[in-house]
Amino acid sequence: MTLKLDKVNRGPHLSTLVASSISREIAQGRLKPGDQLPTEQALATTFGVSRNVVREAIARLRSEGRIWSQQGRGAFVVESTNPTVLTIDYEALQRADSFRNLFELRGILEVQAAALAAKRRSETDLAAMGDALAGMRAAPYGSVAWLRSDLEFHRTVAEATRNSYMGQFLVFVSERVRESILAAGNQQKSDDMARITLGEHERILTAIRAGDAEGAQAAMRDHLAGAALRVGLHDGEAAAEPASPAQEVPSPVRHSRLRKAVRGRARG
Amino acid sequence: MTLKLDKVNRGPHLSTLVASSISREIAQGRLKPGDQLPTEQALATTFGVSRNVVREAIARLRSEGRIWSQQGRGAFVVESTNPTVLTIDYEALQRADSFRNLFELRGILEVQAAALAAKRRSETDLAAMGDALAGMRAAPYGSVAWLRSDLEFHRTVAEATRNSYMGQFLVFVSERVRESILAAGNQQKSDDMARITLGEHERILTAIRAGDAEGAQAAMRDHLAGAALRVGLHDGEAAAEPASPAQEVPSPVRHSRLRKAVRGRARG
DNA sequence: AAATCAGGGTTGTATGATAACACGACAAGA
DNA sequence: TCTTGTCGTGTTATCATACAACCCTGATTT
Repeated sequence: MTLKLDKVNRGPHLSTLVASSISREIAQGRLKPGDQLPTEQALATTFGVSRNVVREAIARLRSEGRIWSQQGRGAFVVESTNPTVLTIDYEALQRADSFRNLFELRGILEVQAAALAAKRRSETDLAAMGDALAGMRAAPYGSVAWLRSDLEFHRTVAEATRNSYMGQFLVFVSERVRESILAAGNQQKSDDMARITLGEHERILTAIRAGDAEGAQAAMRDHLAGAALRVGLHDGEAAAEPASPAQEVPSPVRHSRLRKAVRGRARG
Repeated sequence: MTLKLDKVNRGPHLSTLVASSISREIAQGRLKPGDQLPTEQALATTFGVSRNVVREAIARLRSEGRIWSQQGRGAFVVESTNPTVLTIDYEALQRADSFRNLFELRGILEVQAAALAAKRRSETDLAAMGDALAGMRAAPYGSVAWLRSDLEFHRTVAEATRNSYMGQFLVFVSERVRESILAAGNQQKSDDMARITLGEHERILTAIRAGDAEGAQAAMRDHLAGAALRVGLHDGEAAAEPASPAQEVPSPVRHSRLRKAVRGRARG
């Protein structure tokens, strides 16, 4: 009975085809950066579709940053070929130093986000944070529900900054960090930890509620330091304080042989 | 009359606004994965735009992988797939508030990067920063060479943090900010500015060379505040202080009548 | 020479219509 | 009862046309 019947693979929309065609023209150099595209009407007739379809295709390319258009003038191929996406190599994260770096970056963002949140949070933000904390209290430490509430708390803080990019970046980084932690899968759980972690979160919320930016920063910093320990990262300083007095690394690229330094990351 | 200088307020297309709105609904959980979106007609009337605009918006969201649509059925929020790439919507950046947010994020990263760099920089880092500054001194303010040296300086600072992700993110964000500034193309240039900007950079380098984290932070903060002004962003606070007291937007779809809000865009 | 204005060309938006498709309801046939 | 065919409704996909806003250019006027 289980006929394969794979997905009604309906052909892509016309606008997609048109977008691909134009994209190909650009990729193959027939349309160079700075060049002006034919008019929408011209494209419509050459492709044999309506101007509407062409517009959807162009809207797409525009959102991808490949072309740029101005009313009354036309559409142009954008100059810079700078990457418009940022990716984090999953494998690289398995390396201890990479993980530590990402954790540090996350810390910076979280700490500053906490400060901003303390200044800009609304009542609904506070309520949402409270809810998230309640969720953590109700769930057993380390459970799925607990993790979700934890994540939710941090997400809410990010949202309270009223800066969408802050939220976007923070969620992105946090997700990568969390994945990596789960993949390593070495967490010891205890009731003490639940209590401690919860306490850290409560301090954060208290400071944010009070509008105390410095306090929120400090509380978040402490929280992350604690989290670092719980994850097996020594030196809570990852989030803030630097440590070594700038050891010299004279030559530029010198990361050879990192590999073995990694093997025993995680663990304790 | 001259005084073009109206913010970075380049008018985004209606489709961009609509796409952002829907995007926000999804991000904030009011539209959950698997949910069906309202019909195009319904969206058109609630947003107060034509169905065409809605379609362009949906086409974008579809190309971004956020929603999925099928003829005869409707459009649906795609099942949550952990994004493995981070993208910045090029068009959304044309909106002044988005730009300001990204600028703020950049500020946070730069300031913290300066602090880390002060603690971790090597001699070669310092030399590279010095070279970049020399390049700025040699080139006329605002020229291509000047901009390249400027970028190079900041890149070097990021590198001195010894945190590759910091560099990656910072470069990514800075590039977007820079592109947006160039696109707006409203900068006044003067010799004073060259001197001032150069001075700001020199202060940063001095502090980093001295290993003074707080000083580097402060210098970088000043620099960014100055840059914000030069770009037409009032309130250097973009890098630190908050602004509005978080207005509420409680109910889900309530964007009726975007129309008039848009009418008098651009121009002044 | 400079400012103003008119016109054409182009993108942005609105509107209505048609075709293709999904889905449920309902009735006819087994 | 179960299957099948048909139909009507709702939705997306596409088309076609019209108008508004805008840029650019060139002629006209000052």
